[in-house]
Amino acid sequence: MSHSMYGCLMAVDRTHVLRSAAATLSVKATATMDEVARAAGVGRATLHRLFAGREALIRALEEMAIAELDRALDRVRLDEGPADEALRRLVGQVEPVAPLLSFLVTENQLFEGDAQNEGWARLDARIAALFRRGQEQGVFRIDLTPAWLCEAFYGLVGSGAWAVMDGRVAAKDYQYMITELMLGGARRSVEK
Amino acid sequence: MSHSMYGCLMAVDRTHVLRSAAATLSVKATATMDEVARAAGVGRATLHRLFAGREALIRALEEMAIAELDRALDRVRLDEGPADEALRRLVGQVEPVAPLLSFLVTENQLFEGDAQNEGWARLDARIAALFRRGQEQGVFRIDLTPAWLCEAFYGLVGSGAWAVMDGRVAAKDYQYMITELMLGGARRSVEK
DNA sequence: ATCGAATGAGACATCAATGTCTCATTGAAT
DNA sequence: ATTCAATGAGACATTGATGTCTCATTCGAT
Repeated sequence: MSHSMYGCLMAVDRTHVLRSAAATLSVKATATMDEVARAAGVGRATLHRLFAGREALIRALEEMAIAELDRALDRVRLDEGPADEALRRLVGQVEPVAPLLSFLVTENQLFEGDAQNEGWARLDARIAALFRRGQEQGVFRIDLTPAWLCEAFYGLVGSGAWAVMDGRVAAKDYQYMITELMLGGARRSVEK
Repeated sequence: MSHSMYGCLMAVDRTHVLRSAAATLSVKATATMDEVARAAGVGRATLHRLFAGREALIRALEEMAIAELDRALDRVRLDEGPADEALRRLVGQVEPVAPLLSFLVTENQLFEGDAQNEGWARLDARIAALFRRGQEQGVFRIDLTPAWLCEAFYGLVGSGAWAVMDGRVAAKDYQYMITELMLGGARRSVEK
């Protein structure tokens, strides 16, 4: 008698479905449960077996995004080296999650008073801490608050993801475009 | 016999309802037609008399936003003076429309192939032209494409609007935060 | 004060998506 | 080959929003 973790057959990989759902909903935020299921190559019934409902699916996506983002922040080692270089690394590591992140951000500003807020708050704090560190080290300007820089970071990451999807920006330029604008701004440096 | 423009009584001002709807939907993009009506102080029936349906309402909001944005761009006189100063003026003039703009942008990335696209394209072109002019005048860097700068502009305007609504940024700092980040970036200028 | 048009409230049908259920089929383990 | 759990397809009820309609009421014009 074989005993897998739960059942005997684990033909459909919950993680795979999750990732597929992330891709689908990132492109079309209002995609139907049916569309999500088809895109993942499973039936509606199975999708509902894996996730109690749309609500639960989005919660799971949040959980995944938060976890991946946390891991990305770990890899980046935000507290090592000059803050501007850390920001460069951050943008690079965040890129794969950017579309999903963008979806969840616009999704969450509806939920307003939601749960799982702790996770987002922690991520915000970690990123804001990077900007604060940069300010304390004299690398970043002090007239732009860490909270605003954090918010702007999300905005640019989202805009960048959309620009790449729309084909207005080449994928290979993603990291450069965002970090250069965020760090140096649009103005030519000479006359500053 | 008195003859107003259309009927005799124009008790409810279509424009007023439109503005109210803009405010309501900017805060909660999924607000019901009923919620929109209540918020505007009119009945559902009246709302449906003014706008054929939700679709038509959003089209009208688009039209209004495009018109207001066009007027804002006219006031700013994008082609006068240094490009960076023009951008400053632009951000200031765009602020009142920012929340609505943010709503419509996220709304439109669902419609994908929609009509009324001409209007948005024209606005994009006008704003991108500002950045191109700045590059040609040597005021803006040339390694960031006008298309990306335009996209980033939308992103920051939206992020700024949300940050103000959430109370993370003071309303009076809106213009400063956006223009400073967009023009100068987060890095301190000395060591550039 | 009277008239008439526009409004607001609500009833109603419609529609789309959701969530639940059943059941035949598949495919892996034995 | 047999077994059995999981899957996929589809039927079904439910829900929520939309759009249409009616009708009593209100408010401005006369």
